[in-house]
Amino acid sequence: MKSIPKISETEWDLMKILWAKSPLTSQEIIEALEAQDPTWHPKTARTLLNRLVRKKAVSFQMEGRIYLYRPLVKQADCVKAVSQSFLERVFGGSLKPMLAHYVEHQKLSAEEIRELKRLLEERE
Amino acid sequence: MKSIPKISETEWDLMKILWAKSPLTSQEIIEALEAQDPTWHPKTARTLLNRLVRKKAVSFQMEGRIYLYRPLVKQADCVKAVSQSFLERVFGGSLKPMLAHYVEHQKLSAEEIRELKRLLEERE
DNA sequence: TGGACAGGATTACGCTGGTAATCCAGATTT
DNA sequence: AAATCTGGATTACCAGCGTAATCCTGTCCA
Repeated sequence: MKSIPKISETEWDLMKILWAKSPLTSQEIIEALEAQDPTWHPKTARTLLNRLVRKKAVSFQMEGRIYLYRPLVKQADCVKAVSQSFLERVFGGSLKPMLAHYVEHQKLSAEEIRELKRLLEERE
Repeated sequence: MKSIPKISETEWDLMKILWAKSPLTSQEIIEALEAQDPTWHPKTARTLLNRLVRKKAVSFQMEGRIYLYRPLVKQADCVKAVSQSFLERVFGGSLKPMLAHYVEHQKLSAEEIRELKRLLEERE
């Protein structure tokens, strides 16, 4: 399993766009970013795209004079990596305190709690 | 609520020591770190301690010629901050996919699953 | 008493990240 | 054709991080 490159916080925003739909042109990516946060600067987005390409998280292919970008790493793999390190660092690696924390601090509806329980039941 | 300073990954190691027990001398902190990972270099630990002091995550008080360090920020607050941003960034802010991910990827014993369910029941 | 040592302060240094601006070449507009 | 625009490439810049080494000063041992 090729080790997944480290995606920074801001780069995640970009990756999420590409994971949701790809390939996309830089223009489309930029629009998507601006849609969710108008303060995104196009130049910044391009820089990040480049960096993601350099760290092999994203590939591109020329389509005429413009590029089409697509993710090279799978979202599931990235999620797995950061989830693991997060759980480790913040909750000493054990799920129970983590779940305890979230159910305590996220205000959850009874319905949501039931859903979560159902989720666990499936695993039982 | 004073905004909590941003604690870096490595700094978390230090903070966890102090959260577990404080006040501690730098010597004690260094020993604790080396205990859990012998590659910790004392100088590095001191640097990090200083940085934590500078960013007001840790305070110290002179005890004779040495310092006693103690956390200035509460673990609960730090945990809350990073948990929030993690959930947001990686799972779009919703608990269910997150829990789904973890129960899928952490191999959990039936007992653990029961515990987690119990946890949810308490909240119901 | 002079040198070694301990503990804290200061300095170092290369890498990543956030945030852009500038440069350049082909496409488009006037 | 000259000027402009567009999209990508290159360059910029500073803060923070990981990782220490060096410096300074007071203390303790030989």
